[in-house]
Amino acid sequence: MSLDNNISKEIFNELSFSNEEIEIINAVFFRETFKKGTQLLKAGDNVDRQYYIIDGCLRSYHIDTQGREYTVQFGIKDWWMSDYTAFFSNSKAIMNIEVLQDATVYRILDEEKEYLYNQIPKIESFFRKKLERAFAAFQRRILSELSLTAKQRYLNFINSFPNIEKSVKNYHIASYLGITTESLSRIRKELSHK
Amino acid sequence: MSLDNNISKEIFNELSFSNEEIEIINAVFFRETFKKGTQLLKAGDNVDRQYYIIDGCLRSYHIDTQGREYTVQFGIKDWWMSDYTAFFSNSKAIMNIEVLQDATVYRILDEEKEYLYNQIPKIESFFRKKLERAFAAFQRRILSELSLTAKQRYLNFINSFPNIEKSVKNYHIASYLGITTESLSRIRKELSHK
DNA sequence: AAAATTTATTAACATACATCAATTTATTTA
DNA sequence: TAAATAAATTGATGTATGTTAATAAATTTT
Repeated sequence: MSLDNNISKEIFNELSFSNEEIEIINAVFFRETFKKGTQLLKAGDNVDRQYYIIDGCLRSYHIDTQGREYTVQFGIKDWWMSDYTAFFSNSKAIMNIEVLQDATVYRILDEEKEYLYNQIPKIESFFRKKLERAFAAFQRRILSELSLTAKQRYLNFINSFPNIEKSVKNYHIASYLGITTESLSRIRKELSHK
Repeated sequence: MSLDNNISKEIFNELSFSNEEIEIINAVFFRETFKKGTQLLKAGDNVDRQYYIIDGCLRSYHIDTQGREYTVQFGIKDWWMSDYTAFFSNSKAIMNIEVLQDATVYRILDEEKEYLYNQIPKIESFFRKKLERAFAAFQRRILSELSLTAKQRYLNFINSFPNIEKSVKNYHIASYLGITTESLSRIRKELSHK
């Protein structure tokens, strides 16, 4: 087969496609690489695309009126990244997305995603299931924000993202946990004593 | 037409179906009514069903090891209710679901939902879009837990659920906001002075 | 390698919210 | 309607985490 089916393999490893389907997939996904520090989305932008991460590390975060940052998500291999609050409602971004470690991603545009779902329904199923898992993860996160102390949330975090500490700064982690970098520092000190 | 298409109308109002499709829908959704106080799900149960709310009010909540309750979701008209953390992974419930106001729901079983999606792909699209909206709402909630004070979250809450205060107790709201009932009481007092 | 910059730590003090205990108000039951 | 129960409020005090400011450590740039 002469067609390039790398994309379909990288994103949909367990699914198999016809040549026509692979052509469609190749046409809607665009491979991009970004350097550490690149800003992929800024609050206020129109959100018309999503990124599927092949390699590297991204984060999405919100900046409040006082300039404080809140990390909503770290994006690593096989995760999707976008400002979902805006993406699903076609409004302006309230999130920022930045590259924490040099990244390779596949980008898909909003309008092409709906086209893709119509052309290849099993891809809609595939993403629906991914979304269900992400939804459940968010529900667990809400619960942990409601019920756990900062220390417990930090321990959960390093459990859930065992290798991420090399890619992200402590203040990124603090902003994900909803605490200050000083508080995280105290927690880390306390844990190192044990 | 002799077929009962109430269910399809109540749940999928904007979609239209063939007679065969309506038969399938009628076969997988089961209408139930529950009295206030009924426990629809207990932590530890197998989660094999979801509820679509036609009328009334439900809530899902988690109880931690110290017996404290955390409300993850209030369910009102046109919302789905389940323990999604368990539902999407076929594990035991960590949530409880209770009826706060006499409720009418449509129940669908896990296995029948996949069957339904296969038989009627546009229903999969329909639910996928609902899930996307719910996902975005959860993302906003995570953000508000990270960045807002209890008072601000309370104001957001009464804004988002303008009529819910009649259906739920203050301690339900407190457990949704992640604060104690005493703190909520103080916040309410402060707001009433203005 | 030195200098410059960014990130992490530490300390003193402030504050939002929790905890515990008592009391008042509202709702349900008899 | 009275009694019983559940829910909400209030006050005194405690604690986790925030704030501000200084310093130390790590990383990047020259």
